[in-house]
Amino acid sequence: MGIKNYSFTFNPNKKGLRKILGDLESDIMEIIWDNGDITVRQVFENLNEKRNLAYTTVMTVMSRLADKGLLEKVKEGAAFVYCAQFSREEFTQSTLKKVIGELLGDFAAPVISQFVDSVGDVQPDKLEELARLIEEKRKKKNV
Amino acid sequence: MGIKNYSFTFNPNKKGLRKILGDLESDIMEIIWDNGDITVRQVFENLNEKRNLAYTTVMTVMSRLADKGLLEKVKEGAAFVYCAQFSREEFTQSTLKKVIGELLGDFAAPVISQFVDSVGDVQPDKLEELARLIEEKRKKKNV
DNA sequence: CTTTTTTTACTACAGTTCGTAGTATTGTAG
DNA sequence: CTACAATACTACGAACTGTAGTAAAAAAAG
Repeated sequence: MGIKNYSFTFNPNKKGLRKILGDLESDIMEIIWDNGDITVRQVFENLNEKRNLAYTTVMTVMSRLADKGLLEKVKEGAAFVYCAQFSREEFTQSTLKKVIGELLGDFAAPVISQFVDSVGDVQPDKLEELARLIEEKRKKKNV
Repeated sequence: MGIKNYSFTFNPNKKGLRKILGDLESDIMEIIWDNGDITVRQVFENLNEKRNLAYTTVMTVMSRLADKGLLEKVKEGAAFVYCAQFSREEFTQSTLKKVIGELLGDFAAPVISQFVDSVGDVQPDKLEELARLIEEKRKKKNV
């Protein structure tokens, strides 16, 4: 259950979280991750420091995030309190795991060579760490 | 411009090419990559060995692929001949480059560790090759 | 050169996802 | 009980994709 079943689409043309969630969805998740459990009203007020959205817009998107399993609604007095089901890190990590696993499953050889290439070109200082991680993994796996 | 400007979305829940193109779009690109330059009629007949689509459906999708820059239309007598603008390998490789580059740009550290993890778990025999590629790259980059 | 067939161009519609929001109902508080 | 707040439900537009019809243009056939 939970994040395992969350089906998403990955948009390389957006930045960070927005690669995975919509723009408004991302803004809302960021607010929740920064502030913890929260009501629609609070998110609404936070968002409206910069933009101008209807209260119901925020509510709709938060409901959808709950439908997707990223938030949970807990009735508390008048309103619902929404709680993140995964930390930002859990969410990022499990998304990456899915993307990378799928990539390797379908395109193993080209992914591996492209990966080394990209690390070398984009983050050359990370090559050393990469080599270290591989050695570690090889010891663990005995290969 | 070509493939550099092709904006796509990546769906981890589909297999292979279908991660990047729609199902029918993928079928059509596969046919073109297997057979070379081709008319709508020929693709239509090829597809209809298994399914039952309208001629215009095939035409619409091929036109869209041309709009996206994956095919080029060349008038030849009565009909257009459609030519792939990129080989399957070029297309795969440049898509992977985009996805991996973006992933590294936005989530460098977790991507690197997840990558090693996934290779180790999904294709442990590839760890050695990975290590070799990294050494090569490090030499080239002197890091 | 006219009729028939092929091909194309254009338009359309449904399903999905997301941003956006209105209306009506329910629930809380005074 | 009444007024305000929160929710549920519905809706709609814009993309994207699968699907296809209709009309116009072009070619082939007679």
